[in-house]
Amino acid sequence: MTDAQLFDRLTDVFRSAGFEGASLSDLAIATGLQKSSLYHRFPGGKAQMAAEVAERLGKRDVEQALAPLFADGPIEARLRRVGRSLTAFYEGGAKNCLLDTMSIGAAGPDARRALAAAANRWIQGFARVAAESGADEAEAQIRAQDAIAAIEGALVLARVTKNTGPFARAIQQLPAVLLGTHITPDHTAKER
Amino acid sequence: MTDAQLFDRLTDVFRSAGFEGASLSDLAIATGLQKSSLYHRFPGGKAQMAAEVAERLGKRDVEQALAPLFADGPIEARLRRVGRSLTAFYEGGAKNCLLDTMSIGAAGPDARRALAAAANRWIQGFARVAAESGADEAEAQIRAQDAIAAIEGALVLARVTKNTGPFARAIQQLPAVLLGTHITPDHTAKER
DNA sequence: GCTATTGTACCGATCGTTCGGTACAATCTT
DNA sequence: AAGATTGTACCGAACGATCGGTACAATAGC
Repeated sequence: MTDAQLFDRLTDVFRSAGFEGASLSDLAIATGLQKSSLYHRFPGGKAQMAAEVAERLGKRDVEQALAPLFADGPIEARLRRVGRSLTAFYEGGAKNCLLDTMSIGAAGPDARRALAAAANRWIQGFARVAAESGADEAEAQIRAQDAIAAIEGALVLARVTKNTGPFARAIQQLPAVLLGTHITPDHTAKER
Repeated sequence: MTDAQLFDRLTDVFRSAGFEGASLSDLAIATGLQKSSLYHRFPGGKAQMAAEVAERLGKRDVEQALAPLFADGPIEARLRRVGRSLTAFYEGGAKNCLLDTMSIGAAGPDARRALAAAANRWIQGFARVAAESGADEAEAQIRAQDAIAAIEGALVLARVTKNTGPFARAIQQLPAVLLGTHITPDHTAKER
């Protein structure tokens, strides 16, 4: 069991069940390791697992998802590529976001810090491209936050109502929101 | 202990801890009742408590929050009033949404159904006013979903980053989103 | 006195955690 | 090179605590 696989499995459990919903038995089954083996790799127990999973979210997953932002090409094309990588990451809106599920309840302070750091990294990545497109710093922050809120909220709605439409639209509107060209979109036309 | 108070306390625990994070001890302490008393009122146990709390969310809280929608006056004024009632309900973005926290993990099927029903009621309320303003039915549904997603996502962001700014903006932009007059808003100007 | 409600004591199951121990490859000693 | 030692990864079995839930006697209000 490589580290990458191990973290992938742990992440899956945490993101679908939340911190309190993810029992050590669940985590053990998902990873194929015994509980005691998990304690060998994470002496700090479940809290450390959650914290390290959240850290990886901020340091690896966010970076990977936002990678297209800092490549070459026109801004719109880069943002559309980010939209595709986010769609893959969330499986079209069917999967939860760790920022959401792991921030509820009794997650430890380390995990909370790591989650906040991950969110801020995401915000800063989006803000950078918004600023690149001409927005001043404050406006760039706002556009970035609102774009992420639209995605997170769409994921909540998808989980509750089993409708991934809002998520698809949030991704589709991502370039417009960040670039500030967000006029009322004619959704109906786009969907047919 | 009146029924209203009882439900208020239960709701508080569920919405801040989620379904799995809310233990019977927590619920007993929050309500001031013993477990046996809780089981007297909810023979179905925790699952029934969650289901009835979610039901009340859909049948009472949503109705109450959206009440200004169907009063007299210009649409914009009514939507601003809804914004104020939502701000009160979420305490400016500092409190979680039951739709979010209770839909994670092992909440029972009754609770899930009730949550979905509550979300749909909220959507239909918003869609009705969007349709009233001239949008066709499909467009009204979309605007309603996106407006709610913006709010839910802002609540997630607030919980993770301790920044309620996105929530305030989601409420402020609510009329424009529903009425379809959502041109790129100059946030910075509004904030100063 | 009768019924509705509460308090006390408990249940089995599972929670997160710890411990003793095994397998085995890497490192050191001579 | 051979044997002893260390380090790493993992496992099975248990720990005390708490989980959600139940049985029943005490109490309350009518």
